[in-house]
Amino acid sequence: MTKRRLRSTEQRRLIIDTLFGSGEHVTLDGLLRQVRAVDSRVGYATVYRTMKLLAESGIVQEHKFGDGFTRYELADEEHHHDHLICLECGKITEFEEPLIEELQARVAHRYDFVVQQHKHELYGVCSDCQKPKKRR
Amino acid sequence: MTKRRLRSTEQRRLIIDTLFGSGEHVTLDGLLRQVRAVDSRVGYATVYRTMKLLAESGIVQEHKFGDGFTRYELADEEHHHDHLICLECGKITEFEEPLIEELQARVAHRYDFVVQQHKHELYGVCSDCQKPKKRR
DNA sequence: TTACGTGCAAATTTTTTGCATGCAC
DNA sequence: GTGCATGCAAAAAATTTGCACGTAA
Repeated sequence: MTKRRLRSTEQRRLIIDTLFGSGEHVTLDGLLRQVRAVDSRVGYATVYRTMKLLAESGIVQEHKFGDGFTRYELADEEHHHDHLICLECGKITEFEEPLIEELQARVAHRYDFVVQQHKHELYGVCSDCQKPKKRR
Repeated sequence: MTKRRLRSTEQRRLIIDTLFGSGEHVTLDGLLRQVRAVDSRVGYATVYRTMKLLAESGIVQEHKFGDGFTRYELADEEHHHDHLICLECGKITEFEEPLIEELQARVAHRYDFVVQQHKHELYGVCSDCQKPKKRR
């Protein structure tokens, strides 16, 4: 049960700052690219390990939307949101629906299940990609 | 636009039969193991490609529950269900909740989004894993 | 016979890890 | 000074693919 002490390092600060500034739902590669724009000597593994730590701490959320990349976004304790993922253009839209959360809680209770986190994702075609028949 | 014709082969029949008989949410490895119990000469790639085809045809659903393996289950047009995933023992429980589907449809409509499929997963601790403090 | 399907192994792709060195505390 | 953090490159792990041979139709 050794308590590991985490250190504040230049890289970690940079990574976190970048995460705040970056668009949401960044991939590791995307994040690394942005981080390297500031300090080109940061390694992939550092970003990888930092995100892992942050995910474990609950500061960021990991998402696997099925395109083969793990994506990260800052967790928001206040407003939990879920996602609409456009299969055409890849755009990710967030939505909040308290009633769904409520029903979800009831489902969990029905199964005597303690929910720690959840994922609710709708995959389909966003409004932008519906009108134009030609695209891509 | 060449239409590719699919063939019924011994391997495919075996794989599909096995899928029907197997517990739900099998991994490729698990499926392959079961298939090989019947015919040990079936290759990984065959199962892989067959599942891919079936997924594209909408006959099976692919799931990535985050344990690093893609899992498959037969799609059920009638009753769409979602999942409770126990982070302790890995057990996967299914649930149906029409009201959530209904609300979900409203959310999609609100964003003018055409849903093709969705994923609603609750991660946490199942009833079996709650009582006993000692486990694993 | 004519493609499509199969098996094997190699190639890709993404995620993880070992280790020598660097740096925070 | 001590031990966590970093970078690099190598290792793992899972998924895809190329190719020669097999086989359904």
